[in-house]
Amino acid sequence: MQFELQKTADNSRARAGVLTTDHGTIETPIFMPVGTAGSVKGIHTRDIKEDIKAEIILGNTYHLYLRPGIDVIEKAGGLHKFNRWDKPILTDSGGFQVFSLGDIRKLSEEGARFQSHIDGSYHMFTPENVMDIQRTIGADIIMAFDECTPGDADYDYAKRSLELTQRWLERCFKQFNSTEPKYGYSQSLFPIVQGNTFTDLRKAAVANVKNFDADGYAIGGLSVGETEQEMYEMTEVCTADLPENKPRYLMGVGTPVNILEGIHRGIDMFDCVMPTRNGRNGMLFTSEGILNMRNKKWENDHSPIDENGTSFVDQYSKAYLRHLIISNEMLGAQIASQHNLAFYLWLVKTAREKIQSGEFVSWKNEMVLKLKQRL
RNA sequence: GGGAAGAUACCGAAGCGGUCAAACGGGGCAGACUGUAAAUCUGUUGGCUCAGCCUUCGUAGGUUCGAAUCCUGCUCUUCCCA
Repeated sequence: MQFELQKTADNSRARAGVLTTDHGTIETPIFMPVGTAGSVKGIHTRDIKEDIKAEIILGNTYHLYLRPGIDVIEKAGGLHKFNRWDKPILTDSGGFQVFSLGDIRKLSEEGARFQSHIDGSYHMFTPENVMDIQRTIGADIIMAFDECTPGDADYDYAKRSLELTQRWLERCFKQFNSTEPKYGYSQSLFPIVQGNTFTDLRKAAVANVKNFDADGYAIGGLSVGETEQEMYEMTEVCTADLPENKPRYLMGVGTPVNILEGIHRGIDMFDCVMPTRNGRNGMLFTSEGILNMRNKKWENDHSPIDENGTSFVDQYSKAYLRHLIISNEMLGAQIASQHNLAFYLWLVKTAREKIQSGEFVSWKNEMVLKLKQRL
């Protein structure tokens, strides 16, 4: 994997670059639709590629391991063949599930013992087997196995957790470096910077991950309950010290505003369930602001859901989409998800253009005001 | 024509003398959702000059300190027998 930094904005850390993988190139900054269980919920890969114009999608180790099971993915020839997506894939390691599963998991030095949310059966994730599983899933970018602490964790817990994540990281790289890709294309392992909302821990975490010559670096443990201000501050702390010539991935973020502010602070890659989950639940993100499609005011509004939208679904009327969502029709969730993803991809693509043309900061400031509006 | 059961808020449906402006479900309205245990969850749903008051359980009367709950007439609905 190679990363070429093409342009850095004036008065901003925003960057435009190109990430090259064996499954094609990714122009950064980029948003990556989340396809947890091997599917971006409700959207065909054809539309993800041709309509939404996504360049990379996510999968999740935890979910795919539990169902359908890694043996099934291996027999399919890897996730790309299984779900018919021939562009890059990134898999999350399951670290976030270890965090969000709460009381049905137990951490130890060895790893995380947890119960399946599907059938209650017991399983163990270790840095080693998580690397092996991600080798088998066959993602182009695989993530280190980490512990994600909640936003309100105290300093002592955050510090102890970070130290565990760092010991796990060494084991991740050791296992990763002693194994080979299974399907003939290369894979890259991204370490994850933890440290919660504590500047010194974040700085130490960045220094630690730089010991490994990784193809890219992720920032985790944000957007998990801390304030937006804290999230931005920690992002800045991290990007200040991360290598310039490698992509930075801010995990799980965020709202359209969060993404622009993240780009402004030097982030190149984002993923978030928000466009799909909130879309399914009736919320639309547009360049003019946020719409709750369930609201009565759209009942007889026959204008397109997004005049400026880039997706073909944007030509459906607000009244029709409201009807579908109120009626709990599958198509409503699909249209809303597809619109939101296309909007997110438009947003990062436009940010990239503005970085290259030198207009990023003023454009960003203008957009942020509009994006926050409730229509 | 005879008999039986029933009429409760937007709809369905509990309640069968006081703790009932009335359970519960649906529908309506609004909110939440950030490396997806989420096509999910939460709030609200008679009116008002809102820690109180007013109107409401088919309708008109009655019994009672007190009635959605008991009694009588009427209206309507469903079922059974002719």
